[in-house]
Amino acid sequence: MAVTMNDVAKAAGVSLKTVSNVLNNYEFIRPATKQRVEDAIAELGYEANLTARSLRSGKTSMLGLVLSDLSAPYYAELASRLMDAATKHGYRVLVEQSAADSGAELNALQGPFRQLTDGLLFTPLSIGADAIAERAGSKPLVMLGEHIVDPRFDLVTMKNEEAAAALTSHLLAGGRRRIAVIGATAEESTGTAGLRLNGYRAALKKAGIPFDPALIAPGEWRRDAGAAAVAGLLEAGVEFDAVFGLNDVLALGAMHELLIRGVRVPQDVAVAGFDDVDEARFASPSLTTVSPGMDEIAERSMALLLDRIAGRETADAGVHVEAEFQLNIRESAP
Amino acid sequence: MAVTMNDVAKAAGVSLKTVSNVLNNYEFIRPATKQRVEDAIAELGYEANLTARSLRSGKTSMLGLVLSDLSAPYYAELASRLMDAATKHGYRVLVEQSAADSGAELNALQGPFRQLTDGLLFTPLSIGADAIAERAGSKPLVMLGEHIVDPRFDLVTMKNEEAAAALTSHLLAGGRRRIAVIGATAEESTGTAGLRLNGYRAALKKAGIPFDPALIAPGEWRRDAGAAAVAGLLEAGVEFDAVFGLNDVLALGAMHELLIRGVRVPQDVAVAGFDDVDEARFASPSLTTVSPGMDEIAERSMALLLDRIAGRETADAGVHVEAEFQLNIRESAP
DNA sequence: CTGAAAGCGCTTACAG
DNA sequence: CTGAAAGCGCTTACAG
Repeated sequence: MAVTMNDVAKAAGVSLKTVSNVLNNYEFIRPATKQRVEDAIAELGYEANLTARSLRSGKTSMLGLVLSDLSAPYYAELASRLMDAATKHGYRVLVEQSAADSGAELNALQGPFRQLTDGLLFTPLSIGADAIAERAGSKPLVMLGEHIVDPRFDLVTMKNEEAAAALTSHLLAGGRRRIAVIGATAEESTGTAGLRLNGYRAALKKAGIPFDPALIAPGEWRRDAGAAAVAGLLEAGVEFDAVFGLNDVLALGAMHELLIRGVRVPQDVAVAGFDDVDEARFASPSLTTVSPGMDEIAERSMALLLDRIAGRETADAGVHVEAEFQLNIRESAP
Repeated sequence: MAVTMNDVAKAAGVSLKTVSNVLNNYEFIRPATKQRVEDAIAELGYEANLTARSLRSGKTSMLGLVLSDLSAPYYAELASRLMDAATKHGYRVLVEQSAADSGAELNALQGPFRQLTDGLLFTPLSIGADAIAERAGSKPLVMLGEHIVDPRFDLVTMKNEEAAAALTSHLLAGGRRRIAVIGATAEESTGTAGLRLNGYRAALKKAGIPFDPALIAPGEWRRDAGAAAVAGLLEAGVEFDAVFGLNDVLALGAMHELLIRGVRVPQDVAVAGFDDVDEARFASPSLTTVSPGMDEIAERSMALLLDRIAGRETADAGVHVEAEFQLNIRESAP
């Protein structure tokens, strides 16, 4: 059997409550008593039972993170930072992969996963604001990304439209006129893909260039889908002089397919992405992309969630934060 | 207040025990009783309190995964698969990033992290077998990787030496004679780096080519370090016609640096890696690498851990599993 | 400053 | 097949 608080109390010759006081840093405790308790703890090698503490206090010291797929570099990098941040504040993070499946997203919101955590960082991809509001419960919930922009929820996101517009303008300034977009359908205008596409359209409009739906190719946000989308455009005979992958892996997959087919990057076709994952910098050619402010996103979302949990943030309406972005011009689209 | 088992018992007109029996799929229960309890559960929207269950049963339904850094593609991909596998068996996985720090590794082994989990999948990088044995406690513990090969512990790993030898032989067969290795020191012979280096040396020996320590460049296993290591070799005037990055990101960083400096890959210098992360297939040129059998590793390690937890695996000595590898010959070293 | 007691919501022998 | 009771190891009013 493990050592319990009771054992410590006996060894130190005090009551249970006193041990608890010492453990919880209660102020008004006689130094000598405190010392005796600490000695007993050290001697017995006592470690608090977190489950018991959690049952009694209702706090778990765990935070939930819901995202579609941890093996996607953007999410992997984000999760890694969030975990480091959580550790600094005495929390652990429990990750749930939704695979962008609505059932999985709903489950993460109310099932055991929610119960096990004091608050949630949630990247919704399939379910809507009302479905979330219905099940949100009372525990703090901070949205990540831009599928749900709703005054009811806290939200930490990036400047998708502005950044996509800036990137598109950069491609236009480089003389590109037929910029293919990979990772969206021509009709999309909400969610991450939609917002980035809006930015693209806005930049075209500003430059007086008509929007051509033939240039927009859908695809899951993975490398193989990026490659397949470019292959599709090429085989359909669509002409283009640039490719904007709505995220980096899409752009990287597209670039690979172009190079394999003997299309020169950037001479024949410029390629740009979005995310600035580490891989972008080391691709050949290195990838021009948007750095969406991941550090700021990780930091702000964690701070906001912890503030909600601790009751330091009390705004009734959702707090909305937008991280600053930056354009990283590299070889693939100079 | 949340709905408790007591509420369900009252609503169904049965005792607590009966509700518990239904929840735990106890066999001998009258169908009518079972139905009544299930109706009450559905009507009240009852959800078991996992913390209470855990306090009483001593089981947490969580598994621990300790690795150095979740943002490294190999670990991100592995973690993603392990989580999916765990979910299938009703477990969640709690990840701890050790940053290869011995203090963090020791903490993961016995602190709160251990307490919160029913078993551990552990990639030790800094601490030794004795330190682990001392603190291992009684909960199941499966080692991942090859830092610790010890009869006391269960281990699931890959054929590092064989695979590295096969890859090196492939480079030699392609006419390469001065193969630089990145990610180890010339003296290493244990741990992942050491084993892969051993394989390299064995292949050289077999081909009658002397080992040249000048060709071995150390570096953290990251892209930037791979690039820096190659830059270092080049600037030191070391001649080489191939680079073996001891993992993919190292190789990819190295390849990027070569290309930037106008060295052609594979014409002037062939490049090969180890891991076969998704990125390898889509690099330009695509990366020749070892596929170490990640699917098998994820599957076998999860199965072994769950078998230990459930008591299905009872071997006193550690069970050792080695996944099969495969060579993926691509453009960077045809 | 410190003690004795209740209770968080389950599971599990122990009876019947 | 089902009930009444104890207890997992904490925290937290309530007294003093």
